[in-house]
Amino acid sequence: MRVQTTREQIIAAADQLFYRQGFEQTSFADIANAVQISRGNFYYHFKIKDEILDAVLQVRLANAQKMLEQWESQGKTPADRLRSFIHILIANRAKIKRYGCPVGSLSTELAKLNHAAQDEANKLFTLFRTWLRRQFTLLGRKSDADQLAMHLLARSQGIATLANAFHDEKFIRQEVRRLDDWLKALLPTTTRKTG
Amino acid sequence: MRVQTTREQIIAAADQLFYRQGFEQTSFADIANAVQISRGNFYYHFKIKDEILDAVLQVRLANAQKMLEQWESQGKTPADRLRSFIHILIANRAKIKRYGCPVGSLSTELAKLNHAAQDEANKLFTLFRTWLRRQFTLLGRKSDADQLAMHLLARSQGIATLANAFHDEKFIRQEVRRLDDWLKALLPTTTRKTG
DNA sequence: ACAGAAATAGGACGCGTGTCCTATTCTTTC
DNA sequence: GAAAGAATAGGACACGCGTCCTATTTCTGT
Repeated sequence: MRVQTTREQIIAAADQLFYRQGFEQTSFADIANAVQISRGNFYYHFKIKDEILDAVLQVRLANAQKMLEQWESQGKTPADRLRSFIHILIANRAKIKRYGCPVGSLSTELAKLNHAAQDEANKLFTLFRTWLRRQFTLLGRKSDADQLAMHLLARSQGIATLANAFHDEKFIRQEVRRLDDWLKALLPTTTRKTG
Repeated sequence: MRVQTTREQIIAAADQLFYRQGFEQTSFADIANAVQISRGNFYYHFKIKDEILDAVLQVRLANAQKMLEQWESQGKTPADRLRSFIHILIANRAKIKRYGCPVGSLSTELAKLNHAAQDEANKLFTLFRTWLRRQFTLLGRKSDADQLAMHLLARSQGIATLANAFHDEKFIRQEVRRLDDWLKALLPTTTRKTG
């Protein structure tokens, strides 16, 4: 069984804390305490705070990439894959209700801080955007694939923000149903017989 | 001509700074500096930071209320009024691109801080939600008026978040067009002749 | 004009922060 | 098993923060 290195533990703890408390609100002491190491040891691994943020972003990017690849290989049709995306809202509904969207809330925070890592954080959005665009293109929506991708991203963001504000999981289900319907209406109506 | 009191100046400056930098990231010194007063004077008006946050929230609530009442009296039909709501995205597009939605980004931040004023901040959402619900009810959508109100709120939030992340004003216009279409499709098709 | 209140200025304090440093312990390598 | 380097501990530092205090100036009512 693979043992996590201290560095990996730090990144994992920071990942969690950044999500739950935000980046600025999370101190070195918080992270060190979560991993049960001294601040001195922490400093050995990460000299400045931006380094740990960057490391967290790289991990998140890698994980998102992995997830997208999995959806890509598992979903038989682009519609199936788009449904995979839509339904992470359901899968993560409890966390979203409590902490919002990990991508969106960090992006919002870094924008307000005018932080140098803004662009890096937004690569997460771009990753999803590109992947969604490809799915819509495969659906035959060549001309407006990017618009549809952005639309779906925005819908997801809004759902997360409001579910968080109102502490309402039911709203997530409600809106996912709407997204499912929206996607269904978008699918090309095959004139060919299916039977 | 009405002269702003120091207290009002402080609140106005704090309002701006909270929007641009976030609440936590804005210090007493920042606000005092913006109004060109000493920290001691600031303290005379607001003892603790939560007080200034609360004052800003009250002002924002009052302003929002005023705006909604204006839309209510100016818009002839509920559809007109809903369009007024949708088109603030256009009117505020430059600020949204730079700083996101003032309601949503504060709500997101306070949620992460687990701040006591969370509920007060969310009253802004509720204000809009209630108003939108009434408009949809007047449109004849009695049973799903609240769902539609929440849906429209969420769409707006998502648009603001992504426009901010991607620094893209054009996306706002794109999505507003979609919202206009969505609203049009929602309107009851009158069987009565109009001519 | 003057007393009392309101408003303003500016410094003091304690705390938590990111950062940095040095000493000690553990692990690897020959 | 000793030397070398990696890893860990824990304290020191300067800074900015929210908060608080006291002195001074300005305003107000009679």
